[in-house]
Amino acid sequence: MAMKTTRKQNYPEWYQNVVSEADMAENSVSPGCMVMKAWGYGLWERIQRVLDDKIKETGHENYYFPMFIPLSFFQKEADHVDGFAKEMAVVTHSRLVNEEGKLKPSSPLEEPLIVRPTSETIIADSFAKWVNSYRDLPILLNQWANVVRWEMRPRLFLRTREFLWQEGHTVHASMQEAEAETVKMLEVYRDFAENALAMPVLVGRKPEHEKFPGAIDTYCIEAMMQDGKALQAGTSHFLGQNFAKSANIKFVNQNNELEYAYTTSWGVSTRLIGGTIMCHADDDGMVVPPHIAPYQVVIVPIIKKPEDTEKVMSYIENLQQRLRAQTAFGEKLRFKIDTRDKASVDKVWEWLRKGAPMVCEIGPRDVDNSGLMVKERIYLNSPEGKKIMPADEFVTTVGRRLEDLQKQMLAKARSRLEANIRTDITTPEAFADYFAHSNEWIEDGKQGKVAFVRGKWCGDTATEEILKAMKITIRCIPFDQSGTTGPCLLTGKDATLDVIYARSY
RNA sequence: CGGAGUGUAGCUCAGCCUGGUAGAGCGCUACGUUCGGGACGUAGAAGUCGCUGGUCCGAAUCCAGUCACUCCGACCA
Repeated sequence: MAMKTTRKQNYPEWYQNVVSEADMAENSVSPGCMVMKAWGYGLWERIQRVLDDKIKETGHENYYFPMFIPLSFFQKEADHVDGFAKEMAVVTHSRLVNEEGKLKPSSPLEEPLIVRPTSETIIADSFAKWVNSYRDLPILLNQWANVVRWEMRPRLFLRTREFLWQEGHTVHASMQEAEAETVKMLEVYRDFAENALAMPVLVGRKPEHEKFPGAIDTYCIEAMMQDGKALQAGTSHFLGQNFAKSANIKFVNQNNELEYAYTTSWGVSTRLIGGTIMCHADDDGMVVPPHIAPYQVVIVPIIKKPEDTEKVMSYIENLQQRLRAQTAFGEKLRFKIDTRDKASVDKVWEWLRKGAPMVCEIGPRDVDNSGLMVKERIYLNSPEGKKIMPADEFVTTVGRRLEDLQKQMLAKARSRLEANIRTDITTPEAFADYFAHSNEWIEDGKQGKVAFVRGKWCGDTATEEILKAMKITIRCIPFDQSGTTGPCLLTGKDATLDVIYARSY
């Protein structure tokens, strides 16, 4: 066990340990913000690369909008959208003056600027300018950006004041087309979470009280963490004509009539990294899915005597040439040779704690045998996790092996998800009993811990209070509905909607 | 924004009650032995004890004020 705290002992503390031991990020001196370090930011770069390709494949183009949004833009929306979040960074001054050695804000702005918490309003304003005719539609854009929400209880990757994300914004001529777009992008997220992050998710619609304010419908992907809590990993909103009306996005349709357009928005953030950690990491540290690993293979030279240096390094150099030609997941293999002046055992364990999918050790013995030793992260504690093999075999199989390891990670996470959705709870009493316990680590292969319940919900607004008191949320209304009728798990009234109940991050 | 707690070496912390030369472990540096499942020995560098003021011959330690951070709640597009 490399972690000071195991998942079983204290799950939240274990999470913090993984982030710091894997050297992914640390708290910044700037409160509530984080410094993403090479290994953590490298994951984000991989997420960006893979997802950006998919966003472009589906016809979107990247734009960039300002980080500062005039207060009046939020005013427009606040007039008709209730429950608007108030935690925002507000820029009120434009310079600093030195008053007796103390710097003080000066020159108040005529209109305060809000540091974007999300960009619907400012993008809608541009849409209004750009859209005149049905021939201008649709506009399909995306932006990679930082956003700020003044969170009071930050946690690395899961909730920080500043975070990085991607926000797609589209505008369409018809409701059907906008709705289709919303669902299409949700599917892109589902596919990405499962295939790139090896994180299986449930897809569905948010209940009324969990919707994005201003949306007609909010759809989401929900993942299950190893403590049975849910993590909203991505959202996609059908905004109807709400934003079009407040920003005045109108166009002339094919019948020569003036009409409000239909908009959507959808996003995922650096929170996905927190999800990946809580989905895959173990008591030895991080476990990175090979598809998004900044380095899929790390080679650590084992040199005991200085006179072996040249022998080992030229062997590795030769291997490097051959690895450069290899591919995994349809991309060039990403590998690193760790030549730092440190004890090789320490280097090996450092990379295993970081979750590099494969770590190769190469010493004089391997040179003599034309071989190498490879350790696979997900099998760290089993005998088959350490293999001595011919270098030829390694080079020719590494790509396929990484793809295979990725599949195994997904399969493991999927079986945990499926085994921990209770569907046999049908009364409010049984439901209350189930959630009477707090969440804890779902040990691999075990069942019966607190996680998700799939059951009936009557939809009454009064149920919001019951959920709040129980600290439980409705994660989503899954797309696949049974259509049966039964007692609501909160009120006991007749209900037909199937929903997913869980505690959440 | 409520409730509690903590600020001492890069990190984790002891010392404070009962005032008297600034401590430990880890990390770091050098040398040697090591190196393939997480090393060891020897030597060394490193701190305005959060900040300001007060009491005192003397303050990390006592008193007052102040700032910051952490945890638990509330909040969370």
